[in-house]
Amino acid sequence: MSPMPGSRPYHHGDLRAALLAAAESTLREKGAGSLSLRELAREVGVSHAAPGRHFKDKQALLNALALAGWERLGQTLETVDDPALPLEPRLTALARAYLGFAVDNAELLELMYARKHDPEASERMAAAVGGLTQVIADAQERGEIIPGDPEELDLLPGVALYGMAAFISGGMLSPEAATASVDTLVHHLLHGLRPR
Amino acid sequence: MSPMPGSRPYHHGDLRAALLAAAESTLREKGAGSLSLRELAREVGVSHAAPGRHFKDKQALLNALALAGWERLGQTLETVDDPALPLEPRLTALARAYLGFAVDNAELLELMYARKHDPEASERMAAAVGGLTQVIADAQERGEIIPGDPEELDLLPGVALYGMAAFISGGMLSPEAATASVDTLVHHLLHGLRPR
DNA sequence: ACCTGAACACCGTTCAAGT
DNA sequence: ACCTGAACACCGTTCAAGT
Repeated sequence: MSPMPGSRPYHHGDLRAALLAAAESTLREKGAGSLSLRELAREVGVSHAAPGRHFKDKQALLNALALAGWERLGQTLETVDDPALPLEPRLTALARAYLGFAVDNAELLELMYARKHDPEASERMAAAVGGLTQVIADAQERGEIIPGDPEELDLLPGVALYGMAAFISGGMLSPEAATASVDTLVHHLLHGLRPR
Repeated sequence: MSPMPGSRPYHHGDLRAALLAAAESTLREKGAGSLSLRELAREVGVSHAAPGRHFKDKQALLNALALAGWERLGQTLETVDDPALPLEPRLTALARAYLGFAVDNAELLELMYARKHDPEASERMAAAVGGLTQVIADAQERGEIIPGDPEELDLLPGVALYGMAAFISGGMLSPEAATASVDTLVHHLLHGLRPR
């Protein structure tokens, strides 16, 4: 299906995928700010109007990128999660995986969170966050977590992990400092900052 | 040194301030995405090149906006902080004030965090965050917080508050839900999610 | 000193026309 | 079906010229 090397076929073949791949590498190298449809088209070797055939507009391409990101993150977390583990090691493993993703895909993660108004992306986001919800629910059932409204209990881990990922994306926290602090953070989350 | 208001009787008297004011209201009404220097100039009734006299480029205007935001937030937190209070009420009051700011200035706060690479804004940010550091340090001295590296102890409250503000800006958390949950969040922060 | 108007090099998006 | 090229309405930034 791929054309002869050096030839420039009129039809690209898989322009959509090529655009997404180019977009993700630009995102990683130069940040979301310097993502332009026209430049993407140039990189891929196609006219500036061609992307319009596959993405309604720039937003749609961004949404597709975010969607794929949520899918990848969700799968990663699912793979890592071990429901048989006690609460603290289970949550620590998930937190490590999440922050690992944040370190490796800082710009993408930022974009993923920014696409929260896209219904499809929101769904994947909810699914990823839902994993956390499940961990809390399981732990509560086992008496490893205080009783109370699950939504209220999910909030702290949710915002803490989100915040930490954002600190990484934003350069307020180095990847090294982040990975060095995850375990302690999870511990504080569960045990509190007050003396017991 | 910025010029005294009124000392320059031309058009708006102080184009710089007028541009910043227009920018902040556009930010509030239409979001950061639709902030254009040319439109700002139009709103203020000046040529599209005029803003260039007061801001080196668009980034500089954004930085100035963020800087003012950090200043306002810092002052608010300083006003609210009462070092005489025990840890939990003290931290709760600060958290409420911070989230109140996040609710009232969602787009601005997003921009404030995005400007973290501007040295001046970073300084104001550090100052605002430093308030939190002080609270933890004071509490540790009084034995209200477990011993340990202050940086490690600051991290959880820092990322949690940041994350919550981001949830508000991003619409993942309604202002009502946020204000209803602050106190509980702070409580969980201090007491942990595990049964004691 | 402060501002304008024109100019330049970009954008995203649309659409008739080509393949 | 897929892509091109031209066109349109925007940008940010610069700079000679005006007042």
